[in-house]
Amino acid sequence: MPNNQFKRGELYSFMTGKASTAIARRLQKNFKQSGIEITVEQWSVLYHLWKQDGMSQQELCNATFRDKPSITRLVDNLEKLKLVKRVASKDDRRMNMIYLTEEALKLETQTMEVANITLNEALEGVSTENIAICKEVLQLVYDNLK
Amino acid sequence: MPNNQFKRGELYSFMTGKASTAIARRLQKNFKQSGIEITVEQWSVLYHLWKQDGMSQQELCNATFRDKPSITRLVDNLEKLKLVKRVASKDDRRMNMIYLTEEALKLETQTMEVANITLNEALEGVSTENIAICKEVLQLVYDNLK
DNA sequence: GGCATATAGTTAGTTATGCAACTAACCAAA
DNA sequence: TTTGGTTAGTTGCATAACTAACTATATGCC
Repeated sequence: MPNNQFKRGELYSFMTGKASTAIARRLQKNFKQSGIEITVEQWSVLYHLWKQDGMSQQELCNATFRDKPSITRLVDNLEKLKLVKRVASKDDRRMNMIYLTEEALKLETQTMEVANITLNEALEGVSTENIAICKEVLQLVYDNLK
Repeated sequence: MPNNQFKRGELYSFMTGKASTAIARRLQKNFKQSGIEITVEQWSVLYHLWKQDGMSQQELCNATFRDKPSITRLVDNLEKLKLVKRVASKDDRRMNMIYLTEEALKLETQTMEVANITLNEALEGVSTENIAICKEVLQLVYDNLK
């Protein structure tokens, strides 16, 4: 059990996720400054749809690590913003396939640029090796708990 | 600029903070299973008060990386639960000093035990060196953006 | 003392999250 | 085909977050 001797402070910094909160806040701020009027949560949904358009809500739940009500409401808001459309599946009428609108397609390049800038701000001064190790640890933590 | 060549997937896993979300959810679940009826956010405030009782709300903002309205409402809810008390400072009447109640003092040992168990679940299979590197990276990210 | 400014905290409005309960559609076994 | 269980999505309720605007107190400069 090599992990039993963790001290409180270490524990706490892991628990709270200050780093990811800080990244999300900065991304939101950078979106705003670029005149992009979406939330980072909405962006995280669009992100997966840019990779693969026409996902079901359940697939978006898995992809974004959110529960079903969260996705329902995010899709609600994205629909209000005319960025996505719900289309009932022909094969299985329980399912909504979520499709990007023209306007959402246009957002991809611009938002990804802002996201990359934000990430570079965040990772300034961090070595490539350590970033890789950090990613690996976070992935393991996620796998341990999901 | 060693960080410019990041690929989307890497970027995204950093952005979303799935690992910290997963830890927070697991901690909440473990609290519930132990019969502890507080939220992880409330716990994070109590955590700092256990270290130093009688902090002001502004100090709690800095410590927990939350804004003032968030702390106002967390303290509201903690007061409703009779876990803390607001006491107006004599030196500066703008300030509320937040004090733990007897009941909150009793919660420390039990919740810290649950938190330690949760952390061990999360970090199972991760080497001590890599945990240290990961912490270091997250701290740097936080410092870059805060 | 009096006025401008800064700081501590609150309130209001919108968005997001988690949980539980619900509806609708699908599916498989009797 | 009917019944019972499962899956996809929605709704209601409570908590929490960010922004902006607000009140009240303190401070510093004239």
